[in-house]
Amino acid sequence: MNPKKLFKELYSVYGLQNWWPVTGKEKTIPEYKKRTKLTEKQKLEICFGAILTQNTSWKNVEKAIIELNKENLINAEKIVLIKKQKLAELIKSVGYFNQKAVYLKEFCKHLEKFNYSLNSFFAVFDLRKELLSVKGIGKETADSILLYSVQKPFFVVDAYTKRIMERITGKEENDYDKLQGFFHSRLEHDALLFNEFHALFVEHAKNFCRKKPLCSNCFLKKQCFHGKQFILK
DNA sequence: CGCCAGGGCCTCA
DNA sequence: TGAGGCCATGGC
Repeated sequence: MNPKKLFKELYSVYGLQNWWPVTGKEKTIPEYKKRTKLTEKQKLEICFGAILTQNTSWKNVEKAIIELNKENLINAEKIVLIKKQKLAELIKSVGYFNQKAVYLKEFCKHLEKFNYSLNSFFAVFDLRKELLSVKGIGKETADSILLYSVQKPFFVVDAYTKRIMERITGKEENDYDKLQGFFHSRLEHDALLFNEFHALFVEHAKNFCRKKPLCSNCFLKKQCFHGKQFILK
């Protein structure tokens, strides 16, 4: 299995995914390699989104982010000060709102040490380790922040990635670090590549590689261990 | 009605 | 270190 080839096939079918951020998004971006610089506010919004989307559909997260933006709460200092109850109400649409209100506050409180400057926080030596020390940030959320907000090449492994890879290779691998290592060792460490790749996995999982997969119509079935059995002979 | 979504924490072996 | 319970809304 060649990951680069897989990327090209997915990209040729689904095209640019243009994930993140929600606010102030560019309307037309011709290629995945030409993405504009993010503002500090957009970077913070991405961090919030990474936390809010834990086990939650993105549609519900967008609603919450728009609500927060209306109140000018894409702002770490303000999140620290707002009442937990009030914050939970604003993000109600994401589900798990009591937990996630705490998680957002924990993250923003961590930024206090950096005078609420996301850019200085992002400059710490072992940022991944520090992100993981924040309550509410696990490996996937940390890597999402590192990839989409910090824009450093950390491959994000989610449930979709595991499922698609399990079906393609025919081997189950639940270890996050091993799965991430697979991509890190076989792809150039390019944040924009990892960015689009992860988004394309999500898109493919929604279109074909669902829990109940639609193998017979899937364009990857010839090279997929699980999909091969659905090729008509 | 059931199932699932761009997971993580806590507890208990 | 791994399995299981818990968190909870909204779309289909």
